[in-house]
Amino acid sequence: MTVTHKIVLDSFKQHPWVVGLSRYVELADADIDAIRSILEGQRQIRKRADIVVQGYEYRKLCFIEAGMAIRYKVLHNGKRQILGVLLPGDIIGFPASFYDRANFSVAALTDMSIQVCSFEAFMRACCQRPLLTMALLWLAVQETATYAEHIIDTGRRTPFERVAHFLLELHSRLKAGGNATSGTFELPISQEAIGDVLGLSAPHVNRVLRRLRMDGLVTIDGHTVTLNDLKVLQTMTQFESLTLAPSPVLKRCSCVNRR
Amino acid sequence: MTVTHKIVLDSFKQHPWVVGLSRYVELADADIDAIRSILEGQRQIRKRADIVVQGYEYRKLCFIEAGMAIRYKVLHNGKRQILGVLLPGDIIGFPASFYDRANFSVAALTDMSIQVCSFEAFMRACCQRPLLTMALLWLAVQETATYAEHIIDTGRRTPFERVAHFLLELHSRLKAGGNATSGTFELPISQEAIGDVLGLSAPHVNRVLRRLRMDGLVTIDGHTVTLNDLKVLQTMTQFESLTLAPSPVLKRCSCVNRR
DNA sequence: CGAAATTTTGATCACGTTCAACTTCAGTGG
DNA sequence: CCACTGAAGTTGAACGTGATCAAAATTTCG
Repeated sequence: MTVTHKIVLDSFKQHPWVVGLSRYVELADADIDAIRSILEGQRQIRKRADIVVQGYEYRKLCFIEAGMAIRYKVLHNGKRQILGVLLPGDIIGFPASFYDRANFSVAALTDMSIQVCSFEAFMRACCQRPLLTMALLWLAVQETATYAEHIIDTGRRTPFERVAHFLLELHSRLKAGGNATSGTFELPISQEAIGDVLGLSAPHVNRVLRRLRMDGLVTIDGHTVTLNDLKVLQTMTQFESLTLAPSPVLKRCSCVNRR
Repeated sequence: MTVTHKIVLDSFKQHPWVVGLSRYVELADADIDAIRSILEGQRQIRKRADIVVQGYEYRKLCFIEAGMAIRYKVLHNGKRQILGVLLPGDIIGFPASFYDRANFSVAALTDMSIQVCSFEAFMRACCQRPLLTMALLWLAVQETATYAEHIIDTGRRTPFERVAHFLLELHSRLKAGGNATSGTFELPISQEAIGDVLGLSAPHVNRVLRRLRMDGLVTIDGHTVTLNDLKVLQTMTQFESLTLAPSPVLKRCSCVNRR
């Protein structure tokens, strides 16, 4: 490995995706380098730009470095359901790339910076470095758990609980990626969009947010949100952080950790 | 490989889990045998029995051979959200085994017959046969897509659409596993439970079902459901089968298909 | 500064929940 | 075989939540 190569690799190790993953799978340098080598380079995406469009083929994986996006679907009655907010460290193109045509759309919420690689190249890399498959599996497991909580939000939680739980989840994920200090984070998303995440109307989101503010539970200044009492919010919504507590079995599994 | 061994292996190849998976990942005999060899044997589960309990450690994977179960969570206001119905070919213990403690509970809806193996043994098998990791990844991808549709159900579809979409999904999954003929299938689940899947009250599920019956769209006789006009139901609910159309890239990917 | 997007507020109303009663059905034991 | 029991299905009436629609206030951005 040349000196320049080593520098490039070390810099990629700082990538939010690699950092986030390292909590669950102990990737070797060779694994990380395998991904780095298939990256097609950094891209800038403009706020509001479409990245994936439902119904069309999409064969890429984008590793988010900075900025936020939403994954959503538009129904034929015009309503929109946002499935999730994508943050630094998350992947765009999952699960779209696994299917013939993308089942959902993705659009940028803010200006973004991403690293792109082709899905095919990634799959080839997975064959050579099986730990990468395991890494992707971990992402999928997290996604599943997050979606499950989202189902509970829209299915059985009150609007008040929904909004609170939503804020807690974002805060938790942002903090895990170093994009939030204790309790405070940037939320560049309109109230209408929050409604589309949680199955509520925009006016009602507005009323719920006001109540959260008046109860002193959250403070909102522009797009900056502060959660004033995490404890209370967490017990109120039965929030459990999904970014923590991997099964100890995985930690012990030597083939996963060392290779 | 001895003759008896071959017979045992061939019989395991008929297992709904192996059959279902083969649509996406071309497992070699060695892969299938790797799983078969770590199975601890068949178990019978009684209707209504708890299999996984939220908050407790769970370190097993159960491959469903026959019967149905539900994955759910009970909130502290007493409400229950059912996250999904588990059918023959599905796995119990996912994603619970990946976490320190199970985030959700699983209970048998009917008498069941399952094959059990320890999570640790499965992970070890994944290290030796990386295609198994890919297989599990595929399951996770499907799960994600199914959950996403579920979010759309509870978030933005009308109760009428929800129930119709729910019936279509179950029918589609059962049919893929050979447990339903065209349009007709067994649904051993109470209306209250359907409500807990879709975020509705039991009385309202009842009314919606009646309307579906009166419109001639479905016929219900005991626990046997017949969907009379799949086309209409599908366009009405924007239903897309998730068990189909894997990305062509995966089909081409030689390392995935042959090993 | 002007235009567009977003937030905020209020009034009205429909939908679906809630609660309660009653019916039907399946399973069990006498 | 029937009586008994508990679960599940069915129905109705009343209520409340949150959607809808519309308009005004405010912010953002070109």
